[in-house]
Amino acid sequence: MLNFVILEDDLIYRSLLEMSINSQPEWRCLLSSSTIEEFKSNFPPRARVDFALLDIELHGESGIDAIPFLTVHSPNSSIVMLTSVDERDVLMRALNKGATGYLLKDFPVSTLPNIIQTALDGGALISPLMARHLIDYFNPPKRKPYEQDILTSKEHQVLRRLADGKTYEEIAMHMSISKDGVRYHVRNIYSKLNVKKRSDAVRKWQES
Amino acid sequence: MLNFVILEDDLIYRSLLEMSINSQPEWRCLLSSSTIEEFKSNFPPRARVDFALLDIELHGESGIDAIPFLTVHSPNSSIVMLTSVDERDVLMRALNKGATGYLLKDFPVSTLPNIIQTALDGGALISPLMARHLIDYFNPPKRKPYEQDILTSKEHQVLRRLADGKTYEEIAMHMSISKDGVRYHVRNIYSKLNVKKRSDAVRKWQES
DNA sequence: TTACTTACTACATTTTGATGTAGTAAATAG
DNA sequence: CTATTTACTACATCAAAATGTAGTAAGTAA
Repeated sequence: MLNFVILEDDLIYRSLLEMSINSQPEWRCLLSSSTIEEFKSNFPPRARVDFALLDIELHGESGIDAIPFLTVHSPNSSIVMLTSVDERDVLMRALNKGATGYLLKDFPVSTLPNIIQTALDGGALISPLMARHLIDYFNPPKRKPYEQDILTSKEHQVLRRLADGKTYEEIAMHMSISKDGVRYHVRNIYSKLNVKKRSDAVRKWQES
Repeated sequence: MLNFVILEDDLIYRSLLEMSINSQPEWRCLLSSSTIEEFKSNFPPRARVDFALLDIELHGESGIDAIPFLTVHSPNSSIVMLTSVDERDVLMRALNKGATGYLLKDFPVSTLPNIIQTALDGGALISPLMARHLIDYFNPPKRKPYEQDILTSKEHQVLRRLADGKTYEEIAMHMSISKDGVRYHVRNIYSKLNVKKRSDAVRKWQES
């Protein structure tokens, strides 16, 4: 017997999932909820949950935030994000929180049982597109001439400290230049990266 | 037209691969070798290679050592390890050298074209068992129980948008509350997380 | 009922961040 | 040698963030 729980706010998609699971002889769905609140309060107390299917794009919240609860209340279940979000950051955040699978909703729901079988055979539940993000992570950075070498050494120093959340004054002290010198570099960094604020610059830098 | 090159010392398996590739209308195998030496010297000089299929267990050498040659002579080709080695270290070493795929020889060779199609669609060529190694790499070794539940649901919503670099006003609009309402939440978040600014809060959250 | 907490709104102040303009010494290019 | 570019300093302005204090309506607890 395999036990499933579902967190998904699209009621139509949710019932498709339920139907697909319940169509299998030894599988059943113990719980399906639309919000994290509901999910937590209705979670079957001492049940052995094998698979948790969590949507990421809930209304106003993210299924990723349900992972800690699951790892506490059902430490041995497979936590599978089931989403249409194709963003490396989101994938990474989910994995770092403890997700053990990440499926894009680009497959016919009727094939879910076959996909789940992969996990039962010891494999990971991950869409090829997402697996590519993981591989990219390990691949040596390819020389992107522009954007990699576009910033000067000092601009890099500043950007690194910006990413670290330092104030201009702190950066100025560390670099032994004036606060206006830092401003000067920040301006150049922003214009080179085509952004308008710190957070965007940091993101661009982290992505490169 | 898709061009393939093969490095594989098992002659039977190699011819199976060739047959499978050549069975496709627009695919062809430009080269297949048994040793790295042979592979390098017979490599088609200025051909566009789409896929390189490299065996790892060559006698006396490893297909991984052919990767640097490929990244120089054919920078845009997909480098797919095709092996029976199920070891995380070997997988990691291949990826760090630039491999873009890692397939265990546990599938019928006749399905190779279908698998390759995955890459053409933007996905990674990786066996589920290997993908699990990657996910294990990112999964936290252990979970700190509850730390998540310190913050309320709305505080989470705010924090996620803070992490996203949104301004208070943008957050307020999205959440249909006033700018001061956002301030209120931000204050509570900072005090709960024991931080004094956005960047620190974001970091704490990402680490949890 | 009363007291207390929760989830805000409202306003004020200070600090930090973003952007513009101007000026300067030193190095470099023509 | 002169002109320009580079790497800043200096000042000014406005927006956004951080922090403090006060007040309120709705719900809860005693």
